[in-house]
Order: sequence, then C-alpha cells, then structure tokens
Amino acid sequence: MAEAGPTVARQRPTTRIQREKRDRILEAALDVFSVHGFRGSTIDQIAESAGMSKPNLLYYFPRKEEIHKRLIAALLDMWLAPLREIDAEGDPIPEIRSYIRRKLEMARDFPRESRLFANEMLQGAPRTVDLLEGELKALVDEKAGVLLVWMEQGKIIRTDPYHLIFSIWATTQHYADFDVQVRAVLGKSRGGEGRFEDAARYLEQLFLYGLLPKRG
Amino acid sequence: MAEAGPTVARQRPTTRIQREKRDRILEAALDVFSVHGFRGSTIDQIAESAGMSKPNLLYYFPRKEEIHKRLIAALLDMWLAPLREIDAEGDPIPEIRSYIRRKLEMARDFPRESRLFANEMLQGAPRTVDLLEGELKALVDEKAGVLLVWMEQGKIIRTDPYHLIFSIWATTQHYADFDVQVRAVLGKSRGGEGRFEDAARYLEQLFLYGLLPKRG
DNA sequence: CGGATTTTTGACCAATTGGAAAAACGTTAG
DNA sequence: CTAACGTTTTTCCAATTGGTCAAAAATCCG
Repeated sequence: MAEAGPTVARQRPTTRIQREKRDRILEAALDVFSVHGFRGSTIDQIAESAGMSKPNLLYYFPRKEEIHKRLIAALLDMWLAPLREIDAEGDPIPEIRSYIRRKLEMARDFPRESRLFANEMLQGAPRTVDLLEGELKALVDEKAGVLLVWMEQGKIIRTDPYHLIFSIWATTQHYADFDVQVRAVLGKSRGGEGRFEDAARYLEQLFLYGLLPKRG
Repeated sequence: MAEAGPTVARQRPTTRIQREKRDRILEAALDVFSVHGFRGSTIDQIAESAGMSKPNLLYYFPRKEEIHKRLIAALLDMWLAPLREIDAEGDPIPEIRSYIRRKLEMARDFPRESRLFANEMLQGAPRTVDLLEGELKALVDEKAGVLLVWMEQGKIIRTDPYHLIFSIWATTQHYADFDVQVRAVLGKSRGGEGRFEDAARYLEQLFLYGLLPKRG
C-alpha cells in the first residue's frame, strides 16, 4: 500500500528563514561559548547576541547542548584540516613549515573557534572525549608515522613525533587563547597587528634551528 | 582621651578554625574554578566540595568574587616565580633549560592553577588585566632585556625575546591545560606518568637545536 | 563552670536559569 | 484568497543562583 504516496511525514526541506536564523544563532553562540564556556553561557545571552528572543531561539535549537554540539563538530573538522594536509610524499621541511604557518593563520583568523576548543579541553572535554580518542588520535597516529619516516630518512632530527605535534599546536593556538596576555605583555607599540608576523618569523626559527647559535 | 584603652574594635586575630576553613574553601574553589571558570562555577558546588554549607562558606568569604580574587593573586605570584629566577649573570643555556624544566614541573604539579589561569585568559582576563599590564609586563620586559643581551653576546640565536618567552609558556602549560587531549592522543600505552619526561626531553631538543638535522 | 565570642544552621529572598505551551502572527503554494 | 504551514511572542514554570538573617550550637577563656 505504501507506494501510493507519502503517507509518513517527510523531512520537509529547510526554509530560507531556517537557514539564516540557524546561522545567526551559531554565530552568536560561538561568541558566547568561546568566552564563557558551556556552563558559564546562558541561552538568554546567546539569544540577545543573535538579536532574537529566547523562545524564538529555542524554536531552532531545542536545547542549549544542541548548539554547542554543532559548534564543536564543525570546529573539529576545520581545526584538523591543516594536519590532514601534511603530505607524506612532500618535502619534510616545507611541509612542517607550512603546517605551522597554517595553524598560526587559523589562530589569527578564527580565534573564537580556538577558544571554544580550549574551553572544552579545560573542562575535561566532557562532550568531546570520544572524538579525541577516535578521529583525532587516528589522524595524529597517522601523521606521527609520517614524521617517523622522515626522521629515519634523516630529513629531520630524531625526536618524539607526538610531542612535536603538541608543540606546534601549543605555540600557535597560544596566540588565540592567550591573546589578552600577549597583547598586555607586548604593549601598545608591539601588540598591534604585526604580532602574528613576528610570531611566524620567530616560530620558524625556533622549529628549524632552535636557540643555539651555529657553531664553527 | 583615646590613650586609656582600646575603645575601637580591634582586628581580632584569625582563629585556628578560620585558617583551616579558609584553606579548605580555597582548595575546593581551585578545583571548581579551574574546570568551569568563574561564571560556570557556583558557590554551592564549592561549598559541597569543601564539605560545608553555602551560608557557612559565605561566612568566610562574603562573596564569590572574593574567593576568585584570592586564588588569582596567589597563583600569579607562584606562576611567575620561575621567570623571576632567570639570572642575568648566569649561563644562558642552562638558565633557559632550567626555566623550561621548572615551568614543565609546574604544569605537572599544579595543573589546576594552570587551568585557572587559562580560564581567566580565555575570558579576556576581566579580573586580571591590571596585573598583566602592570606586574607581569614589567617582569617580562626585564627578562626580555636579559635575553637581548645574551643574543648580542652571541650566546643564543638572535630572535624575538618576547615570542621566545611566549613559546616556553605555551609549550609547557599545554601539558596542564590540554591534558585530556594529550592523554587521548598518546593513548593508554604512552599517556601514563612518563609523558612529562618525554615532553621534557623533546622540548629541550626543540629549544636547543630545532628540527633540522645537523649538516656536515 | 559560665559568659562572651565564634561558628554553623535553617529558613528565606529576589533574580536568573533552561525550557514548555499555546496563542498570535506571517508566508506561501495552490 | 485561503488553508496550511512556518515563525514569533507572551506567559508561564520549576529549579538554581548569589546572598541575607536571625537563631542555634559550638568553642574559647578566665
């Protein structure tokens, strides 16, 4: 009998308004969550920042956690893209250099995403642990393998590939997560937009040559 | 007339109970604030974690912000101690090495303090900005000067001393702030207690030699 | 011991929180 | 145009929040 027509409620297509509002909500939520964390953020805050009423917002995302989950999922994907791009067939040094550069650009261009992630980590990743142990670990394992090969080929120094990756994450994300501190320490004169280029230059030196002057 | 005796209420000395309870509260508050941030933490949570009732807690610290302020103040002092210890008269390489080591030990032994600080930074340091621009900046300026001298003496590579300090902060604190992620990625086999020694070895290599293999 | 002081409790409050329900309002395809 | 659907607002709710207050209980000291 079923073939005669749609008897069961079909997924209605999302309307223009739905797409627009959902986007506005996610934008606003990113602002709020990235600063105050999940528990510290309120639906009211997000709604106001998105320019709508709380019940109106809840019409699009029935609960607070839904919004947060969506943000985290989108974020992780984007966040790992640079790591995915590391090419085992490429030249080690340029590959690592451009990985660092891309990560630093992300810290500059998407600081809210970085902070959202940092907030989640600080809280023990209650809503993200599975992804970390699954998708993330798998990807890092793979790239750590690539690094190991490069080390065995003598292309880069023999060292711990996992901690190498951690140190790239740490140094680049620092400029998003600890932005206030960076600005405060650099002061008005050097805390301007130039700080990312300075950081890029410094990090390149550090990762390639370290701090010891060349001997001989 | 006033000399005859104490007519105005004197500061009574703090009792044993006061000292004990205040300590217990600060301990509990560190647990809670370091995970959930200021806004995400509740007095009830802290009180329960400290094993006392909310009104009882409020008897010792009349408001939530008071507790947080005390924690941040104590923390900053402790946090900057290793940087203070950098000795302009000392040998650059050992000085920097032991600074890295000390910072890493702090991330290992005081992860809650590190996370409390990170939380505050992520939120834009609303209760800490003054300290950052004052005390902290002054100290970093001083030590950046020391590093500059070392660079001019050819003892270490010529580079940006501020970003050098940032990179040490970032790489060491990462092991406290992103602990969940580090454990998840390293997995059960390598995520155990050994990870700090591995990190120490790796960071020493990185900061001294970089990733390029020695040529010639 | 006994009175003064310190500490703890229980009851309470106004504001805020996440969310539900339903009515009112818009939009749009037929 | 109008019925059906999508959207928004209004009203409401119970739980939680930071914090008060007076009374009760515990402690301290001579």
